[in-house]
Amino acid sequence: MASKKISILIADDHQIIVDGIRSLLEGEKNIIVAAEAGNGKEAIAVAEKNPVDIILMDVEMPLLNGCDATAIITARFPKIKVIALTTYDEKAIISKMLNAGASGYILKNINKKILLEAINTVSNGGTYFSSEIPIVLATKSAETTPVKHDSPLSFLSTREVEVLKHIGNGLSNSEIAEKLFLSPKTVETHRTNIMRKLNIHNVVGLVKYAIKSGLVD
Amino acid sequence: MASKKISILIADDHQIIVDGIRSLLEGEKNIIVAAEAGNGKEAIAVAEKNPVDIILMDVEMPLLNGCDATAIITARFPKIKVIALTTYDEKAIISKMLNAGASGYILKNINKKILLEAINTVSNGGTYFSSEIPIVLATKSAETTPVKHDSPLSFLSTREVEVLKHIGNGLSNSEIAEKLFLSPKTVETHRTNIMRKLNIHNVVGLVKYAIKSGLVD
DNA sequence: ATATAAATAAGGGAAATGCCTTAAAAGAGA
DNA sequence: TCTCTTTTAAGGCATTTCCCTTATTTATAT
Repeated sequence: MASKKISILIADDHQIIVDGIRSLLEGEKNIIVAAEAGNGKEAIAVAEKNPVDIILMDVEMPLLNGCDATAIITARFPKIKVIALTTYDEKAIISKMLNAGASGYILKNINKKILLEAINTVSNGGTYFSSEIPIVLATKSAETTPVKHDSPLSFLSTREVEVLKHIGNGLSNSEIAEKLFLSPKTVETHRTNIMRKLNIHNVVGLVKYAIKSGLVD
Repeated sequence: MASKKISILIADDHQIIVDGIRSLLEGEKNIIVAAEAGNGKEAIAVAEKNPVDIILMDVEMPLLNGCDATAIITARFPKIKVIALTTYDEKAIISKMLNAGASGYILKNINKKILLEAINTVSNGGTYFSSEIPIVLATKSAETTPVKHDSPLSFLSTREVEVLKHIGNGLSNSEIAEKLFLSPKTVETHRTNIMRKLNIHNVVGLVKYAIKSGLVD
């Protein structure tokens, strides 16, 4: 397993991120950064020519975003593993990435140890998720069957997640309403439902949940 | 000029950015990354102890943002040059940074060459601005208008920290009052003062501040 | 000694939250 | 088809936050 080098493609539109990751991996004997790409389209093109083992894929990229690129790549090259790489983002995107076939998800503000851990885990066929990502989401990809949630932790709908994100960003109900073109009363209903579902009874709890879920910060 | 090493402090809350820049500068003989800081407050503290030549200062940071930190540092340590480092190229922020006394401004997605150019230019008393930044703004800093800051920068008292901690734990004013044997009105006053001092206007901001400060969670 | 800051307390009012209710339209699934 | 979920919306009401003000006491610092 450690005999062959793990070849990696870094896809990120910020050169400094690419350079940063490259330098973090420079000393590693069993890892080689084989290629770079500045957007999703380029990532696909590079992956076609260069059969890398793992792609560190930024979610937000010009031309073609990381989600769509991941979907195309995992469909066309099942052997290539994709680790999503992003700053804090919404649950919708995380699950989108996982649904697109990503094998892992790490935040950009990671250290070398975590990065290596993620690469090695995924390289060995596993999945890796940043500790910030709630396990409930991770299980979704672990099981091939879509996880139905009859658990005490019932999940939030897309809209509710959206509202929660805005709450976590400090917006009031009326501000959220304006942003989403809704009635303030509707937003209030969503807020109430979110709290009921999560068994949270004030905005402090909501903010903390939003942060823990990677929805904000 | 090239005889003495240029010592640099990197202030950014994302470790990967710090590592990335550090690695970019690693090979340079006349540059040494002398220190790191994860937020504005830390940057000031580090600058006080360690008289660096240049600070690469992220704009968006917890506890104390790059603008305010720059204002304080350039006022207190006129010899230290600050280069703003950020992803945003918003006009308002740029001029704010320049008014705060920054000597340069570069975007995060730069390459090694530009970074070195910026550092050397600023080190020689010049100013450096990413080509993306319009020159009209640059001229504004050329005038050595004394930076005045009526900065909202008084920090919290012991009691205020205590109250903030309870707020971050989800307690209401009356609950905090009960716990601290105070009148709810007193707690409210503390809350108001905390918000005024930190320029925060809702509980969401308070919770985030409390978390970032390590007060809770 | 005297200004400054911290800690205490309160009045008053506008805005927002928290929690209950009902309800209609749209879509998905069994 | 019937049911369940989601999304939308609203009425009403108690509580809480947010922001302004003033004020006393105590400690600290110049």
